[in-house]
Amino acid sequence: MSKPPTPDPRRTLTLRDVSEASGVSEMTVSRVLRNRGDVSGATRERVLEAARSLGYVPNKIAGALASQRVNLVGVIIPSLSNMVFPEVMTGISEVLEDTGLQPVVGVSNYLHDREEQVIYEMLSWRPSGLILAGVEHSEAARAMLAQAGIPIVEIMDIDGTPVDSAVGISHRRAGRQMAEAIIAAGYRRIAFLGTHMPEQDTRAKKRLEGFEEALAKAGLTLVDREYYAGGSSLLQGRAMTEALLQRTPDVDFLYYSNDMIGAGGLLWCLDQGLDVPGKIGLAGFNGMELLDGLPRKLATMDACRLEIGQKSAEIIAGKRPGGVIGGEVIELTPTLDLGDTIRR
Amino acid sequence: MSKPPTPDPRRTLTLRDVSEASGVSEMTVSRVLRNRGDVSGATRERVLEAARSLGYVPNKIAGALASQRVNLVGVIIPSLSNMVFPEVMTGISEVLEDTGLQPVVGVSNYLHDREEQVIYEMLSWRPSGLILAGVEHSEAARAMLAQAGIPIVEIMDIDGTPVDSAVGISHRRAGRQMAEAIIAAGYRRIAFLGTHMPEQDTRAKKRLEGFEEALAKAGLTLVDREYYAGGSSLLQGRAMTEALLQRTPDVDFLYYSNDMIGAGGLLWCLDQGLDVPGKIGLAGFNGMELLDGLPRKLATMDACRLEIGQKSAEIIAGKRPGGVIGGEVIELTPTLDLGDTIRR
DNA sequence: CATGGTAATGATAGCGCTAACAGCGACAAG
DNA sequence: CTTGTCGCTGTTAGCGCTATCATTACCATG
Repeated sequence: MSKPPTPDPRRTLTLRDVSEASGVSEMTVSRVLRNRGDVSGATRERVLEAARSLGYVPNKIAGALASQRVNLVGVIIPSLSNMVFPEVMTGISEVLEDTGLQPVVGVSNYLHDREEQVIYEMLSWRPSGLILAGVEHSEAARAMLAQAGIPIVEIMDIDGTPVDSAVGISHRRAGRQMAEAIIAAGYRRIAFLGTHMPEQDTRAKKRLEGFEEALAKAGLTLVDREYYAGGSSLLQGRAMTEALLQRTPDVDFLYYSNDMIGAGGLLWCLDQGLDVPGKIGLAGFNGMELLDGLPRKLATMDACRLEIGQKSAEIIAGKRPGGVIGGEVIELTPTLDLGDTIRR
Repeated sequence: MSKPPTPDPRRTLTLRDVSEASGVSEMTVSRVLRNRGDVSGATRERVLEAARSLGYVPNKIAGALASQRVNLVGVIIPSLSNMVFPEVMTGISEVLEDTGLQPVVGVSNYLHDREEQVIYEMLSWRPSGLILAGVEHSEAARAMLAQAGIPIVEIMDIDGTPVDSAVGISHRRAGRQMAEAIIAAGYRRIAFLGTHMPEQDTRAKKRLEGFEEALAKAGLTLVDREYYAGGSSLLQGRAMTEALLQRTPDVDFLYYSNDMIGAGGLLWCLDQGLDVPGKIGLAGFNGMELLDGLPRKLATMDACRLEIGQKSAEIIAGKRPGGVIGGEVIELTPTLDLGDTIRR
């Protein structure tokens, strides 16, 4: 059996194939394909033509191994369905767009163990940087991150000690600020409604802490709380609100851990014909534009999501003014929006 | 200057470091770390201990190059903020979970050029499979996909010729079905409101085509249309609806290209005190649970998003019953939900 | 014409890992 | 005692690229 003339059309192509097809060395092909080094116009054309007609796609695995450079940036977030992270991703992509870097997303599902795995997995691809949500991580995760020798940016939250850099807001302060606004508006019998995962969604927990802190300072405490597990939805918000108001009819303010359940609560209150914001006020968190068309605008605080994405990507891409190298902590200031659900 | 005894603590570790630390060959370390081949319990322990204490993270780049195996599955979607794709991703992750495969997301922003780039980028990492939205791609993209030699699954839409496998619904039929339901309910003066990107969001376009087809069969045509560009939001839906009803006050049905703008329209209609669904009916598309808590439930059709994710991942993972190898087309059947906005 | 610079190309040696096979001791079967 | 088998470990040879350092041809300069 003789070797076939066409050496197996289904084998994936390598530089060598292109080099043979264009009559130059592999090195020259490599240079052309990466736009690096001097290559004459004629040769460049010939190589490009050969590559195109063969349908050659470079093997970045080999390239990365040889050059010790990987154009990937790992991004680890707790959830995709959250509606918070898409906007962060937008900010990241925007900035990375023209740097040659590519974001790669991993999802931790709010589980620290899972996060640790994802970090390990990501680091094993030797990315150029890592962006991850939150400053709380398992011991082992922190160790890996510290050892990795690449820029690490922890985002969303700055209440804690980052491994390297951090970009976010102080959720504790955000909670405090909201409480102050509510108290200033004259509400006194205040209740909280939110996720029942204090271990996992640390940021919601911190907001609540800040919130209660400010209440305490005014001599107040929460008159009731309602927790839930699972995803946030309008329906969930309605149900919780109904349950809480049934149990404690005389509350005059409902503080929600996020806008989605807050909006559900708002719709329920309006259905019931309650006087919002006169008799009862409501507030959420996140500034979700998506909900802007509701009959009444829910009071909220935006979390600077787009900006967080942008700044974190800038740090990874080494675009920060002043050429700072690492260990930067950027605190952003969320804006409070009283909407139509806190009286003025 | 003599070589320092500690060979530079900041250099990233390799198998060799672990092998030296544990007194066995690199090969044995490799075997332990991958749980492959026979290694005695004692040796295994020693190696794991050494790897852990050094904080060694394997280099998958080198591993992948050597083994010609990459445990990544590329997933290319048009947008993250769409709320459609997170659910697809959930289905994919679910199935891939225990296969050792990892999804990697790329975003094309509804642009064919961009998609082509992303495909190229993805293929250059030699993933084990590729899942991408839609069956319409640039010529070059189709060529690359066909050449890649890996399973390709085109999802969401099956109205077209897939490169390899496909999982989705027929949007044309979905549009038709909705039109039939609307006509059956007695509505006659029907208008369409949707995205103004017929070239990009082909699926919305196909639904509209099917919709108009069914109208035509009943001797009807759309009495008006309203297009918009940019993201979908409640506010957008409100504005469009107002504009359309101002221009054509006597329509009796509003067909929206997605639930988000449909919900906005619904809210506007309710604000205006219009008789829904008596005098005017509404319908959207997508079955977004997220909106379930609105005062009235919008008529819609779900797009089987979770199932699409699952099935596509099963194809990539080779989990399809019967051991089918490729070229499978799975058509799912969306369910019509009349909600509270089509009279019965 | 020697000299040196520059532009274009090629040869060589890995990058860090794994496939494939080879080696070796121990022990069972013939 | 030979032969085979099994369990464990090591050796060798790349995977497909790129960094680095030649090498060549060509031109300008004194």
